[in-house]
Amino acid sequence: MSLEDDLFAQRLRRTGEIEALGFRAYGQRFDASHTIPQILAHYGSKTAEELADQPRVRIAGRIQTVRRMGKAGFLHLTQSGERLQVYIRKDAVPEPDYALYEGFDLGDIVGVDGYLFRTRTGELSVHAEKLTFLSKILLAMPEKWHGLEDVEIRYRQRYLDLIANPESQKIFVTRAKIVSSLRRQLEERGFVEVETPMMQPVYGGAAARPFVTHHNTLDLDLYLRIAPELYLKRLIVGGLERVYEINRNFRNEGVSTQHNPEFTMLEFYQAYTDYQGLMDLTVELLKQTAIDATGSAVVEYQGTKLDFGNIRRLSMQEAVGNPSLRGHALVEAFERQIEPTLFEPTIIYDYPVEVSPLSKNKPSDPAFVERFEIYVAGMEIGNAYTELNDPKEQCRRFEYQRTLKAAGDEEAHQMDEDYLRAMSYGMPPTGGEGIGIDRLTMILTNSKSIRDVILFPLLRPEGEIGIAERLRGGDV
RNA sequence: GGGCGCGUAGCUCAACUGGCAGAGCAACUGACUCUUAAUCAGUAGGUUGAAGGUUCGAUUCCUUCCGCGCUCACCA
Repeated sequence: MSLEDDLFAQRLRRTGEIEALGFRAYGQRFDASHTIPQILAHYGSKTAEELADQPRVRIAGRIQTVRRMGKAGFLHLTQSGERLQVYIRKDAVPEPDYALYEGFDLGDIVGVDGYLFRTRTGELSVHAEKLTFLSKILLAMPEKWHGLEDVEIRYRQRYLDLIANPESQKIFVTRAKIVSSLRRQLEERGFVEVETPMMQPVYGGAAARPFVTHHNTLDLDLYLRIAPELYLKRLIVGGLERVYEINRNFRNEGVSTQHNPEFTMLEFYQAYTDYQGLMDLTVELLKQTAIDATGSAVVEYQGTKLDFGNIRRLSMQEAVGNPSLRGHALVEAFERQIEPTLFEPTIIYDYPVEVSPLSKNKPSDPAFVERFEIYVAGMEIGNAYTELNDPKEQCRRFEYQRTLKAAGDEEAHQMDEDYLRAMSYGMPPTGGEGIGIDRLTMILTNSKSIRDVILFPLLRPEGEIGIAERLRGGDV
């Protein structure tokens, strides 16, 4: 029997001991008076004298450390990455409560009733008067000092990462702030949040290979969307003049530190504007999002300061420094020579029409389209353009994509007649933009890999885990 | 998909050129009523990712496979 099995069996037995003491190994509702962060916020700066009236508290959390000293002891409870010490004396709690405490394992979830005081060394602590058992841990916690380093376990068992590494919790809290900041800013400007199909009979709006699935009753192959773009623009035709969606896209392509097969995109469309209007909006959105997420428009990423309050704007030809380059050659030169060097937040505008099947031509030079992308830390984090709203031109673009597809380009855009029909009812001049939420979160949380900002990134499934057998073993 | 690298106790890591697989934390037993990486004394814990090969002898060298990371290609 391995040590882990041994430990597991031992703790399964301990659930019986907990119940023999009159507690529940898996407890019930527990109404705390405060969360641990609340206690630290309200009482963290109070002196021992100010706590002389012994403020009563009722708290719950996971046991992070235990220090036993015969007939008394200390433990730390954690909640939301913050911790509070509890002091337990044999003569200050009921007898069964002390026996319960003696059997605590690191990682158990417990409740404590008591009063606040400061220890001799000055640490704010709860003097326990009553304990409640809430949930028994059966497996071993990661090491308390080094935390959990193994990236594979961190991604596969994210809950362990969140328990052991408070920085990881912070990343996902920041991610939530980024999303809510963008929602708030868009709603302040009159944008309406919508949801469009994830399963689409025709995929479009980006150049990528899709995932395919099947609906049984309709006997219909469907694609998981690679982008919501064409549906959002149908809504613009319908008169929802400012719409946005924050949701998942699925692309059946490589996995890397910057790519996950499912990823989150903000797309928004605004009627009667163009890409210049979107550039101004983008600059405002990104600056405010950086402030809301990190407290500052200047963000440090991998040792370099990035100023979201000062976003450069360069045309692609200016960036490459060669006004004679056009078409695919220009894009290749840009992607090879310039893109990796764009560390400071930068807007690159005016793309060749060949790589932009849904963007509107520049009136002054139809070989280019009114399109820009946002680059930060060498990564593309956004893509925007004045939407092509001429159905005849759109039809020609689809035909061109069809020839690319026939020539073997798997990612060429599909012909979408339903979309052409919608556009034929008249689409107002419109600007549209997509921002990659995962990559933006990487930048604003100083994360090197996209897997660090996605709670459950895609990994190959692991083999047999064997926990069911061990849990059955506890019944014998 | 290609290249490079990694996989040792539950966790964090050692093990020189191929020569007895180790430490800290966690666990178990005992002592301890203000500790905080508690301390002190003791105990237990290993199919070295898997399978095969070379060798007197393999964690170490070779082959295949599995998983993960980095990177190139593709892509956002």
